[in-house]
Amino acid sequence: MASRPARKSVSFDATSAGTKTRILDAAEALFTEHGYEATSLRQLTGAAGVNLAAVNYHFGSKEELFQAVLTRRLDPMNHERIELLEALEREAGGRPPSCEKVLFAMLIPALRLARDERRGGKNFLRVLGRAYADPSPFVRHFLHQQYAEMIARYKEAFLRALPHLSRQELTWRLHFVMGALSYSLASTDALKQLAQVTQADNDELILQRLAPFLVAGLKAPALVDTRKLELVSGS
Amino acid sequence: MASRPARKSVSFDATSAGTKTRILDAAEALFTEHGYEATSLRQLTGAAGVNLAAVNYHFGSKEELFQAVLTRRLDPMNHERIELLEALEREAGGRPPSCEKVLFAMLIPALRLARDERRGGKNFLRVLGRAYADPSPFVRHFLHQQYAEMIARYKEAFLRALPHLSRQELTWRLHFVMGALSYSLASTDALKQLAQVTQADNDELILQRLAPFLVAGLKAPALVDTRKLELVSGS
DNA sequence: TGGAAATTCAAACGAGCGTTTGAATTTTTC
DNA sequence: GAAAAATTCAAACGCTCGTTTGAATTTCCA
Repeated sequence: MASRPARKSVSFDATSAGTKTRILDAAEALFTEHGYEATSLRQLTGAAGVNLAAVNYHFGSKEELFQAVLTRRLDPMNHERIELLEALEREAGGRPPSCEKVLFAMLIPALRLARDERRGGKNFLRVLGRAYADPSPFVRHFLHQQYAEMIARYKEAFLRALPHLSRQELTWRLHFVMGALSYSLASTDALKQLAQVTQADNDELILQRLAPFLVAGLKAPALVDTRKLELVSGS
Repeated sequence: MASRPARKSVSFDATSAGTKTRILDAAEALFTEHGYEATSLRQLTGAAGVNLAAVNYHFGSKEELFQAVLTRRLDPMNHERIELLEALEREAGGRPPSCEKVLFAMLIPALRLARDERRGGKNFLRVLGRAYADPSPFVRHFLHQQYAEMIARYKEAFLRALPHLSRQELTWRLHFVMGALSYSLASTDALKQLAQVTQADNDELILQRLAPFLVAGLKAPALVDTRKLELVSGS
């Protein structure tokens, strides 16, 4: 029996890369369809056409496979987001780029990912959207790690573009932005059905509809009067 | 051995209600913390202080328990939403109520639920937020059933309040609204960490911050120019 | 081309799962 | 207060899970 290759020194030669990629692709599809917990390694390896033990050999465990599924797409996407933002800031000289432009820089890499079927397309975004709501500590820690830098950079950019918002207020609004985005992209067919969305709408159209909604929300004045809430609730 | 009581004719006498309620409370808490799939009936009945077989005796199966957990809170909340909307429309006579008022009527029952610890409080809203993203067919079908009427009524109300939006456009915006709402309320520490939100923020504050964001988004003009997207992405 | 390393494979392991069983117990009902 | 119904209980069933094993096979490289 051979020892498992050391964690980070695995060379991507043809065979192992073939097997690893087939596993990653099958995992992406099945995690989308059934969720992480509900997908067994037996279905997964069956769908990938590889031996059951291949997952543990190549990835170590099911958890590490899940992280690998996320990393493969998230890492390039968030790097692209940061690069776009930097390009925007270079272009603008010392002036802060507009809220719209910053938001678009954030959305476009997600859109590109959704468009590119060779990079996983819509499947992956649904896995990601689901992962946001996952309570497992390892998922939460992993996502935090993956997103921390990107979010921090964008928060600074938005703060400059929206000087009327406090840092705390903006933190919340970014929270809402990520919520609407992930929910839209992750939404299952059932929810689209619930919303009576026609199948003709693709992800590109979703983002084109999402953008004006989010821009308007980001630019909105800071706080609503509490008494308005009470007025209605008192009926 | 006794037969299981008929599904709908179960009388809520003191003992069975006590056991059923303890199971529901424990399920609500554990589904929040670990998710549906990752919560075993053995932890659940252990936490509730009841026998393992009690879940199957009182609810039939784990799936039916999950539905019961959701129904206990969702049913009153969505009825309250519909009643608030009807009160609003009666008040306004033939005139359509404003977008703000309709949105508040939708948010307030959720806020009340979050406030009322005796009705489950924040725990339940997190279960719900997670359920939105659940891929299981039975969860999706159940939620569709629970929400269909409420969503349909609000869609008509928003259509009248926002005449510049097509039905399809509004469908999407309601989708975004539900996304931002459920995501905010369901968010586990991961995203709160991500957004560096202080723990002092409670759910009431979330909704007060969410409302102006959503109102602005709902009122926004319809579609962004596609070329704007291309302009930035071409960098 | 031959030996070492990497990979694949069938099989099994132990554990935990949701559910069922039938007897013991409690509660209800007359 | 006894018969009946409802509920609780400990135990077990059958199954699937993620993981491990060690031999068989393939790939790599000197």
